[in-house]
Amino acid sequence: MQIEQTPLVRKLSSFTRLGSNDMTYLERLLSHPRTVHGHKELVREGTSDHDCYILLRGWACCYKVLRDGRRQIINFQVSGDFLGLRSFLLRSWDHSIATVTPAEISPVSQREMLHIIHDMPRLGRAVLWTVSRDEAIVAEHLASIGRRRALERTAHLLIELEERLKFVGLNSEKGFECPLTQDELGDALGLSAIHVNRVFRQLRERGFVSVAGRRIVVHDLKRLKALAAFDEHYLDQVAKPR
Amino acid sequence: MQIEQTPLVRKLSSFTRLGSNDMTYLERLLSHPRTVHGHKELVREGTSDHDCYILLRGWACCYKVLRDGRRQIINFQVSGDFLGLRSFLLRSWDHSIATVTPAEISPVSQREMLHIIHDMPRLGRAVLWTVSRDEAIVAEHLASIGRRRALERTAHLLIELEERLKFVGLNSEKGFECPLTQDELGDALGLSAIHVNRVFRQLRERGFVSVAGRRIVVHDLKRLKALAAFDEHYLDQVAKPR
DNA sequence: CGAATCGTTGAGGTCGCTCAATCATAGTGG
DNA sequence: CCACTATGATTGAGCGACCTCAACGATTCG
Repeated sequence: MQIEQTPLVRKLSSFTRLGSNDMTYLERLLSHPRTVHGHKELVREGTSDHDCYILLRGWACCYKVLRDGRRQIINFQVSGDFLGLRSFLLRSWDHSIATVTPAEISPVSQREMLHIIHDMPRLGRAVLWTVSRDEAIVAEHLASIGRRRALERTAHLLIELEERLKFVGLNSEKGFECPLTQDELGDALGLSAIHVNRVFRQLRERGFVSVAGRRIVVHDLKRLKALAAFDEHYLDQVAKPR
Repeated sequence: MQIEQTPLVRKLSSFTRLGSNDMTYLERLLSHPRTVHGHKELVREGTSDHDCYILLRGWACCYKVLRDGRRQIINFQVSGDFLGLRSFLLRSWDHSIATVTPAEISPVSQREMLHIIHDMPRLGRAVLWTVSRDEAIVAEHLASIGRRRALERTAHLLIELEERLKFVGLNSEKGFECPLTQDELGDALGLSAIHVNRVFRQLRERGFVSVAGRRIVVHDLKRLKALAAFDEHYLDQVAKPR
């Protein structure tokens, strides 16, 4: 794939026009990706190695596990997203990271990351922007879990994923490939998997979505957005770089 | 107050030893604080001016308001914390910010912030560290709201606030001054104010804390931490700079 | 003293949980 | 090819955590 067409560069370019030196740098950075299986833990909370990753292909998630085993997924990552960037300066990981599907990842050391931020103005700023954006997404999840009920909350997450995938060119007309199990959705939504199932039934019966294997088909995005009171501005994804 | 004794510098110095140029810079940056009333909105979600602030004294919070008026507080800020740093590169604010108590704040423009990050290695890195730390706190809140029940969740927040205040030298033995109403606590915890009240009653009746006006007295921090399964490592606050 | 704000308590309802069972699908080894 | 197993989806029954509504008490402040 041309570097310009990769999800990461599409995303970063929406924020700022990258220079050719940025492109060259990224091309090198992404040139030797590692392939990993699905459901492989990449980072364990509490450890203190300090690489982060760029996810080139596949899905991942970051999460916390409470002492009694309850799990909360903080966020999902898709192609073009960073893994672990949020806490790359902490002395030890505050969360774990795992793949959801088989994936390709490129490690980025803390040193490299600091180099990018300090010495590559455009790319560095774009990277910091993605940090801000990821944070905005987490904050929205917090609002969702704290203040929305299961139905709107679930709808909200589905729309978010659809929009994020669209942003990097990975959804098709009306819906997207979603590899998440109801268990994983539950852990992200603060619900039991069983209740996720019931919510999905409602969304199905009321004609909002249908599910065919891994594929989630959204029948009427506008109506679904109304149901979830979805306001996309937190994703900060607009067509053109400023 | 000597600049070395300000909460901000105490906090940053725990991460890295700041140079005298950093100190001078901060001294200038903090030299003309603005005084604002309590419950004053500083930033409204959706707007796009781009200053952030350093909170010198008082409490603040950042929050989101859903269309129907439900509110979710994302995090509280105390002396030495940044306001709005998390999303200073987004095109429009993804959340609102307001004071909780009367406060002193020093504005920091986006330009200044980028200058610090790009051109002042130690201070810049320390600032990025606080971003990571703030994010870790938000992630912990997410886990709390998603996966802990009201009692442990409330206890967890109280301990967090106590620890954060201790970190910047603002708590006294056994407890801290807490200006939050039960309404505000509810909005932070994803609970109704009424339920916060009932939870506090339980914490009182079971001998964990007592409340005297604005003051929250923690009787047995160790027992309270056990109740909340509190693991402080997410706060990344240790005594010495590395 | 009246108004406003905040805290407290009760009654009753509901959203989402747990437990348990069943079904569907895919992979695996004999 | 076919039991066998593992994983995930689905559904029902019953329960409990937390909510809403309503009322009242305490404190502060103009």
